[in-house]
Amino acid sequence: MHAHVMHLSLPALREACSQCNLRELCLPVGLSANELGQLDALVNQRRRVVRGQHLYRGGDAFEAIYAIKTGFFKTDVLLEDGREQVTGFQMAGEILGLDGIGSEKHTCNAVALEDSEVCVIPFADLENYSREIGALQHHFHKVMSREIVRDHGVMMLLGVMRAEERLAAFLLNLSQRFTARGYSPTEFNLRMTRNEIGSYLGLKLETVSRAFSRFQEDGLITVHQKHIQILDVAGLKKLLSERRA
Amino acid sequence: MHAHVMHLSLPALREACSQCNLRELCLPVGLSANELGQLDALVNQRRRVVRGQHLYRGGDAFEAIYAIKTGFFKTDVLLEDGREQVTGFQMAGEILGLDGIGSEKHTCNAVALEDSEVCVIPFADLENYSREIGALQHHFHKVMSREIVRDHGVMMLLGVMRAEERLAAFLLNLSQRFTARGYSPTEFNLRMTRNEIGSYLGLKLETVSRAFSRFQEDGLITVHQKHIQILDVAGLKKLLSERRA
DNA sequence: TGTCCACGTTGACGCAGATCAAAGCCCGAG
DNA sequence: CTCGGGCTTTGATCTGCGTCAACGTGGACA
Repeated sequence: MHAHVMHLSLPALREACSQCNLRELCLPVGLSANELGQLDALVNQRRRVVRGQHLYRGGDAFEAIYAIKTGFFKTDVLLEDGREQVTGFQMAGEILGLDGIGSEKHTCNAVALEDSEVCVIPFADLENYSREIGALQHHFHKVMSREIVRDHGVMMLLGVMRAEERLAAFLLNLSQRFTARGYSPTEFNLRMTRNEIGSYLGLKLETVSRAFSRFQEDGLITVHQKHIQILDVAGLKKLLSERRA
Repeated sequence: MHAHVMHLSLPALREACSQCNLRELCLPVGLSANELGQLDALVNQRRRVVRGQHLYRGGDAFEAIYAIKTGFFKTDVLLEDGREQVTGFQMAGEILGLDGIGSEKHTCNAVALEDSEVCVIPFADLENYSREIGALQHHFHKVMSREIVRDHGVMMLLGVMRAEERLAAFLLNLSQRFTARGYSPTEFNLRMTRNEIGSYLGLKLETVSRAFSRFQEDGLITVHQKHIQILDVAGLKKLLSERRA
């Protein structure tokens, strides 16, 4: 069917950045039409990753960052004793691999949670292009900075929130990101297991499951397996702002 | 005594990057002598921040990043209800303010924990210089990437470690950073309160205090107020690798 | 179409760390 | 030198979430 790595050199490639419907979410935000055309040359390779497969592993040599074209990923870090911390879930238009720049090795694992396709962005090339295209350079810096800010949000989750607050924040965050991609804000399928949600939120899977049940009892959401419908966005938000104890 | 903002335009500034004893830890790592000289022009402003004062606050317009010349800072994020998450402690040679690039506003607070001095690096200038100096561009990317990796480490702390593991990891991390700056790996003064340590580690101050006492009973460290002496580095490391339960 | 198995739910119970409370200590201001 | 307030320590008790256990469920595959 598909080769796992495709080299695309056709001049008018249908899915290059300039034609990509994710270009307003992804790396090329704010570039002129002319600059976008230059990006098409930078991002000229794709890679398919089937569900369960690694895009990269901790320790792999760092050579490129990846823009998700379709699909869904998790990133995680493992402790020697096997404990896992999921550091994030990534969806279309988001960038993977920034962790590898500092040490020239990837420092976490990236695993596809559904069959996915990514655009390969060789990092040396990106640095070269961004020396010429100021808007690209600046936007890349924004992407990295936002990753740092996102991480601070996760620290907040893990450091000070109670279990139900964490799950509410998680659902609202997913909802908002699906919305930005043109999907329903209130109805979606989770791509990850309860265990993975728990690892991300610093909770055990049983606690995640109980919190889902509680939200359902309280009429905030409906849950059927991985299908979630949010019935009361305001109610979820209130959970976050209401401090008890 | 000192103006809070000093403009330095003297040609042979004693403390510019090329003469700075932190240049191997800070932004200029890996630059040639020639390139270093160019940096002196970029980093031409200092700012003193007295203990307890903010370097910036969440919401402030983002204009510059800061390299710590002397002193010690914490960064934190506040929830509406007043809960605080300390996102990091920064010491000489480390960079503050990267959180602001993405939104053009700072997204956390940076507070001096002792009288400090920072080098002001106007961000637009940094981007301009790094278009000319590839090594600067690349090193700046590494700095940002390492911040992301550091944040993943904190998530690991908060997500999967028990209280004593967290404190051991914290002490070992401080020890290693002091070492890199030429200070003793085993003896140092904490600049932050038990409450601030707790906020960073996702623990209450009483738990931090008890863990210190426990380590002392076990002969791993001595504690006198803020003065810490590490007696058994290997013992602390063992706490981290030993999984129980 | 039945079987299997990873995933999910729910209940009972235990414990790490939070909370509440009371003292002690150190340092800076007067 | 004394006083006061912020920080720290320690003890007693409480509780949210983890742990352990049993059962339910739906999708993949033969």
